[in-house]
Amino acid sequence: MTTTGSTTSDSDGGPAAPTGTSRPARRGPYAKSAERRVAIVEAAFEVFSSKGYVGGSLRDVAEVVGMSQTSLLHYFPSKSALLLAVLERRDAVSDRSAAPPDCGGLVETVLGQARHNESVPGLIALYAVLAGEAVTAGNPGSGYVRERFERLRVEYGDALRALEARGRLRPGVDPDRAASGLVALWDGIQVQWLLDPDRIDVVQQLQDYLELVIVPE
Amino acid sequence: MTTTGSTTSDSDGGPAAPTGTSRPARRGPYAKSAERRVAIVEAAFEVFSSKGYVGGSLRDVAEVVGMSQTSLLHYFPSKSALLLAVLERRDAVSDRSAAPPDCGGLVETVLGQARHNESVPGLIALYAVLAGEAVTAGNPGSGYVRERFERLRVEYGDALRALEARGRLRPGVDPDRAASGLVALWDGIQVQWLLDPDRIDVVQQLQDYLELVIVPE
DNA sequence: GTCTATAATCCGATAGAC
DNA sequence: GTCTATCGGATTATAGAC
Repeated sequence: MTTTGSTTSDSDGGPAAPTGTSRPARRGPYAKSAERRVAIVEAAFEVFSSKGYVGGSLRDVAEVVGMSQTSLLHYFPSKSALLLAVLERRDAVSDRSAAPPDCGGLVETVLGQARHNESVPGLIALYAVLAGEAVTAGNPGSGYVRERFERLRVEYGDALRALEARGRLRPGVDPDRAASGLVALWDGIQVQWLLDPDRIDVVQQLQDYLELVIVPE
Repeated sequence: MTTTGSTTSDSDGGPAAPTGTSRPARRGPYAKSAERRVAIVEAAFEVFSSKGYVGGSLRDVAEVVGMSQTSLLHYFPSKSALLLAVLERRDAVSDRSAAPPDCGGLVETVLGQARHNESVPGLIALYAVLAGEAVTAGNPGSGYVRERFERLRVEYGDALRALEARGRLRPGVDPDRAASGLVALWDGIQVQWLLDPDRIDVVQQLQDYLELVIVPE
């Protein structure tokens, strides 16, 4: 479902030689260009987090980054390409899957990530808005959201199956369904938390769920 | 957070005498007007369900209902007023709280509602999109979504406390937190279901959760 | 009540000067 | 690379004829 996406794949990690010659000439402007791209993506993250992809405009992003809207389109060919760049960058920087799930404990990984998320409400809002918009027709982020769900389901499913093999899963619990449930509860409770931060404790909710699914050692 | 909202409160149930005189004169045109309002609200439901509130336009709604956009604004003063009318009507027709929670069993009520929801994916999509948009700044549906969360939390919290009094709650489970968790899991799994209907079974997921929270009689 | 016409903005994207 | 200018279209909402 990803339409373009190729333009942003070389944004991270350096200039990435334009043609094929590894000549180090003119590295300065390219490095500056890469910095610009990062600044734009960060501004777009800020805008899309607070206004959504549909509700946020390229002019909003351009204003945040301090340039004209047309200059912005010099770095990204379209608005949807910018959205995909934001999503790719967020994956690269940090997601729930930051730590490998089967080496550290699942519980510690999940609760640690949830604790960290409290300090980045913008990131949580971005996922909440995009997940909602993803169910609308023709949304350029739908593929990303769907694949993210699949990835998390597999990841937590594997971790829960490993626990099951050690007899740590409560009898009758299906690891794959519990993985879907964990993702669903996590996403859902974050929406409630965003709308009522004082009454909702995301970490507590996840801990409650994991204690129901996983039996103490 | 609701700005207008007063214009739509008299839309359901009849003409509702314009000034204060209960004179039955000229009932015909008013009845037709009420029908028109209902048709508009239903068209708006269709549009907002598939494109979201931000992404859907008054022209889209007008096209579905078969009238001009300006005529539509003769019945509703603004786009946000139309959204609120859609939400109010959906509450009146059917919501999860359709059946009283403490008379019938909580499990049967929840699973029955979830089963019914499978036949109205548009309604599920509407809630999913609006919940996401509700976390954005200045969204006219934020108040509604927040209050809906509060209402459901209280409702399920009461039902779970009643079960707790009869010793039906698993030891260590907090009824209020479990209520928030139920709402969160329900909303979250519906989003996954909308994006991957073949791999997600909403009813099964809710049943799994309730079996973890509630012990068999 | 319904319409056409239109105001007043905003949108994404393009053209081209510098 | 960055800009101004602008295109072509969209939006919500208003004015006023009929």
